[in-house]
Amino acid sequence: MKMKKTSDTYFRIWQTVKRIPKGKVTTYGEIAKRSGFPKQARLVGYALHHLPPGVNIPWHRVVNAQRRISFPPGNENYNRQKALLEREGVIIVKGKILPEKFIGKK
DNA sequence: AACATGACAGGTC
DNA sequence: CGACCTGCCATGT
Repeated sequence: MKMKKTSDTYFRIWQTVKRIPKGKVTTYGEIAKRSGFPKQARLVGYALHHLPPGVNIPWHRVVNAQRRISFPPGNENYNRQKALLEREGVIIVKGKILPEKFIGKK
């Protein structure tokens, strides 16, 4: 079966996101890098925006380089992601993810 | 084919 | 800490 509808680029990104350990978060840049696309963080964001239905992908474990949720505070998606993260034991103080739960630089 | 857009990153001021 | 600018790529019109 050749279901190549979606680009391999997104597929790879999704696979990478899938293997983020529970209780940890990482950045778009890291996902991009680990997927084989250094410096293409935007693609990760775009790929997640185009998430395939019916597939369980921990999109909530992906945040921006500033350790912040990439959604306007108060936004519905923001609250959803925050809830999912806290549910996994991730602590968020003043909108920032604690460094210990954060995978990436710094 | 050209142009605008986007769940970003990194650097400068 | 915030506002701006540049780089990078896939998508949609």
